[in-house]
Amino acid sequence: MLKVKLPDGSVREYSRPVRPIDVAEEIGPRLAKATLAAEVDGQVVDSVTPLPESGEATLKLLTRKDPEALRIMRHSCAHVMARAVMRLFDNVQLAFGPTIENGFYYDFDMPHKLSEEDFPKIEAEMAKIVRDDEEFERIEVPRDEAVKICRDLAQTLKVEHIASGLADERTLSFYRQGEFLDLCRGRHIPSAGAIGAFKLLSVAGAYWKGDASRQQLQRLYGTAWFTKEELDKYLAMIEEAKRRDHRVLGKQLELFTVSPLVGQGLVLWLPRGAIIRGQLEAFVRDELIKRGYEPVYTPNIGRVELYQISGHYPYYADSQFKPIEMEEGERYLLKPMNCPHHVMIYRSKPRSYRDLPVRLAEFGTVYRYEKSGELGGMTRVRGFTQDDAHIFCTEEQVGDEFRQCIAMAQLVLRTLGLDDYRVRLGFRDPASDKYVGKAESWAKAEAAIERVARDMNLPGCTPELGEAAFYGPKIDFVVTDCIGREWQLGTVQLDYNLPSEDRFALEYIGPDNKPHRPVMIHRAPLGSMERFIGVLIEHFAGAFPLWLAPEQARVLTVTEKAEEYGRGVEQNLRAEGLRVSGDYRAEKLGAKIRDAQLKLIPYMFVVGERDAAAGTVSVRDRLEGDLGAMPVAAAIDKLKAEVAAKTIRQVVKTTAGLGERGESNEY
RNA sequence: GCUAGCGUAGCUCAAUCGGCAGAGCGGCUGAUUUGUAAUCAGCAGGUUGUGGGUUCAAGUCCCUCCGCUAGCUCCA
Repeated sequence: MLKVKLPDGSVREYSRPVRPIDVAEEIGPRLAKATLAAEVDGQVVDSVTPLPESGEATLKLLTRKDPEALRIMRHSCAHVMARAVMRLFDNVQLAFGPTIENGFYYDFDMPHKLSEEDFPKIEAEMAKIVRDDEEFERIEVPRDEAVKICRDLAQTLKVEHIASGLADERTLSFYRQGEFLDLCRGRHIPSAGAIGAFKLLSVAGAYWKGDASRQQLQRLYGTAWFTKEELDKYLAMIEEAKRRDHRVLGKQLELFTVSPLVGQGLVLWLPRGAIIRGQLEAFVRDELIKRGYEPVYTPNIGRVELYQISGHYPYYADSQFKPIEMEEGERYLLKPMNCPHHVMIYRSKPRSYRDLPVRLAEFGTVYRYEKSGELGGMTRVRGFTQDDAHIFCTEEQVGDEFRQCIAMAQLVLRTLGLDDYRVRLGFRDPASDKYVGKAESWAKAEAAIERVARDMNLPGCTPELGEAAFYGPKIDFVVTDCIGREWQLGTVQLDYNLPSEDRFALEYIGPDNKPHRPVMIHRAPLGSMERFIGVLIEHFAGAFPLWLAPEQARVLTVTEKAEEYGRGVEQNLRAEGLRVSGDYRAEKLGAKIRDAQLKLIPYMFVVGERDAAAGTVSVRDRLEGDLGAMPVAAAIDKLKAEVAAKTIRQVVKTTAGLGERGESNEY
């Protein structure tokens, strides 16, 4: 006897073997038709997976209204795509085909080089498969037999995966759809007909099992939705997101440029972009002073020996610009990090426990030779400036200092309306040898970080192994760009290693008149100015809040008769510290307004003969439109108040969500 | 670095099968004097990313290099 509890609270009893689809059928044929999968006691299963024979089970039938059903359908669509590819091309080896945030992909190893030209015929074949509406049939077999099946199908990647990735599984499952049989954990929709609308998006290379030393596969990306309308809406959203890409807006709004002649990944800040950066730097600098940091300046190069001590060289040699070779074997490195220089400032004199914490801050420009394929826009570059600082403190001060660093990073993000971030705890991967320092130091540091994260209630941060810096664990603030990629912005890192005996052997004299070892904290609330502002451009879709806007206001004259008055107003505003320009062209007002609106200028000061006579300006708000005439002084006060408050009036929250935050690989 | 795609005026893009390199915006000049999202006219602007090849003829086809884009790998 089985008791089945449904979400509405009703209970059904069965004395015969029963599947979710049978329960649905009993409730109504329409529901049965709509049922794509089921959730039994919180576990997602196929609609035809038998329920337990006795006891109690809570059952939820999943239809296209449930997000989980959408993910399952997309995975089924990945199978349909793989089936189509195998029909169209010879010698196709299947690898992995999981769902991702808004779609799916499948990796293939095959002789034919896929390109976008192949998409229409693959899509046509997929449409045929969907139209045929064949069932997905689950088959479970012992692992020996699974190996045999994959061998018989000449699917060598699957054979390898059973031996390595699935070494612990006793039975393995396959899904069959017509002639297509694929090793797969599932789940799947009952039949292909439920796939409403799909589209192939791109093809790219991907290494088998993420290992760059192994063969490169061809990865086909697609998206699928239950209806054509949803698909179209999604595609429109991607288009919209591309329009606010910081590379597009950076060009349009003249914020930055990159010249191949200067070098790949080396950002040239144009005057308008430089204003934004300058304002942000001033904001951060003020905060640092309030928090007891001391500004320092250090050079852009340092001797290789310095980085040998720190461990950066030769460990990161292949992502550094090659050393500059001087006579007599002297070699200099463009600095890849600021910490060794700051360490040398700490070491420039004996330190007492009374001096600690020592907090050394610098907008330090560093250079890293990122591989060419990784560069892009402002988010991944070869030269960038960190809002860097290093804190040298006692063991006892670590907790407080670390907390304050996180609080400052949070303040900065909050001030900019960037509340859509996730916090990542980067711990070391014990299996890797890329870290320096003793296991005890690491354990101590990781425990300290975890404690702070818990105390501060940081949202959703579970430790991620392998995400640590080579010298210590860290907390990163991670945001998503307009096309769904994640970027690390702010970071706070705890370091027991650079101060250690093996590295820089830092000391301070304690109250006991004996030398002690300080602890180091590396921190940068913005991270890199380049990346941060790249993300910020997309966050505001180019429409910066007044305090950051390169051009805060523009004086627009109605006719040339008001030019003299207009120029006076412009001077007035400039004298009050506002960033202002004037449009005195012999254009109609409407045209001047349009130009200013398109340049995303927050305020327009319209002046005509009426204003000249009354000593007013007619203020036009970029968002609200015409606010009417007001005395010039009142307008200035209004803007100054908004600047002082750092008011955020408009941000963009959506991303196109092409990101990887989906399921783990279905096999 | 790897796989795929792309590179035409300052910007966005067009150019049929290999057959005289074009448009809009922007810029400059002139006319117009206009009160809340585009006034009209004229002019200038190009070694089609680079170097080579095929051809009577190359923006278009082939090769090299440079750069950009997506993804993979990496990211102190």
